Amino acid sequence: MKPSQSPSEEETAFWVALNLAQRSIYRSMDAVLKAEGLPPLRWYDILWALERAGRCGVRPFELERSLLFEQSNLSRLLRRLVDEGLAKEAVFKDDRRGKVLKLTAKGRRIRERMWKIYGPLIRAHVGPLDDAGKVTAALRSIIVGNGIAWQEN
Amino acid sequence: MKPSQSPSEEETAFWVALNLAQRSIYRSMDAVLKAEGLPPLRWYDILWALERAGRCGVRPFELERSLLFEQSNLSRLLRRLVDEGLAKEAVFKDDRRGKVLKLTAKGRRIRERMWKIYGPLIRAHVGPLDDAGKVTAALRSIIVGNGIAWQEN
DNA sequence: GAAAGTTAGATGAAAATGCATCTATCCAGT
DNA sequence: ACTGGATAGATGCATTTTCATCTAACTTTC
Repeated sequence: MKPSQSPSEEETAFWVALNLAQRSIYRSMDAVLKAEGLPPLRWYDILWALERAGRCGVRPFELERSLLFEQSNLSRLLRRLVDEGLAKEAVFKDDRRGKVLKLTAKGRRIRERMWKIYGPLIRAHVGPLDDAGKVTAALRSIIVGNGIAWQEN
Repeated sequence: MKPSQSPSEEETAFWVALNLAQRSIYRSMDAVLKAEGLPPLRWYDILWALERAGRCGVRPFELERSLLFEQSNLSRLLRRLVDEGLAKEAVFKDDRRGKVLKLTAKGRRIRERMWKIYGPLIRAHVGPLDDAGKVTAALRSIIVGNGIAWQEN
């Protein structure tokens, strides 16, 4: 374990910027969705993951890891999704502790409606980037370095 | 108002990465601070802002804007800081609705102790960036575009 | 200078989040 | 097959965050 070192001005500035940018964009997006009567942004991540998984479905613990949910938080969130008919769950045959979640038709419709709003918001907030590719690569290296799965697609 | 457009793959990837990176780093830093018996990361932002402001102090609504706090949340947070003796507050003479906050000696000590942990964590998580400057510039453009004040220093 | 509108900040109630713990299963070593 | 440990997920409880609203002070307009 090498000795702890202080960050450079540049590194600190980056970290501060990362936080401010994320927070401000996230909040304003979430506000727009709410104003449209749609579910909060965090639901979108789940719905989209379910949609990509298709008919095989997804295990909660996978979502927990790839989307960085708190386990207890995710557990309740998933129940709400099921209660509202956006997802359905089934016992996972190979491991009876677990379950599998799949998107319902309603869930798909809601996700699409969300994307109609969410997509353009991403473009609006992030679009002005001159070199998104390079920046993303930098962020991705952080993410991978933290052991988070990265969807190349 | 020009028509809403969908984001490119690249823009979306950037936004996803921004979220994951921020969340994962933030959580792990916060966990370390807690393990050391220190206040949560969000307090640091306030303490540091107070320290930079020096003896003139800071108005809560300024913190609200520059650090992106929810007003009601900040209000309670500040009371806790005062209760724990990390900050002291005074009525703001020129506008008797408002108040001014200043750091106490204890507050300064705590901030320093936090920085001993926090600084190296920034370095550890962010340090590996090859080109932090470029990335920061990109993020800063977003932040400024969202109307948030940016501390050049 | 009175009325109408704004802004700073506080606060009750609701919602979200996090923490600790629990149960049920699964897996590994013996 | 049995025991000890790990893992998936749920849930009670505490804390944090948000939402809506309130009060008091300031500002603007007429």
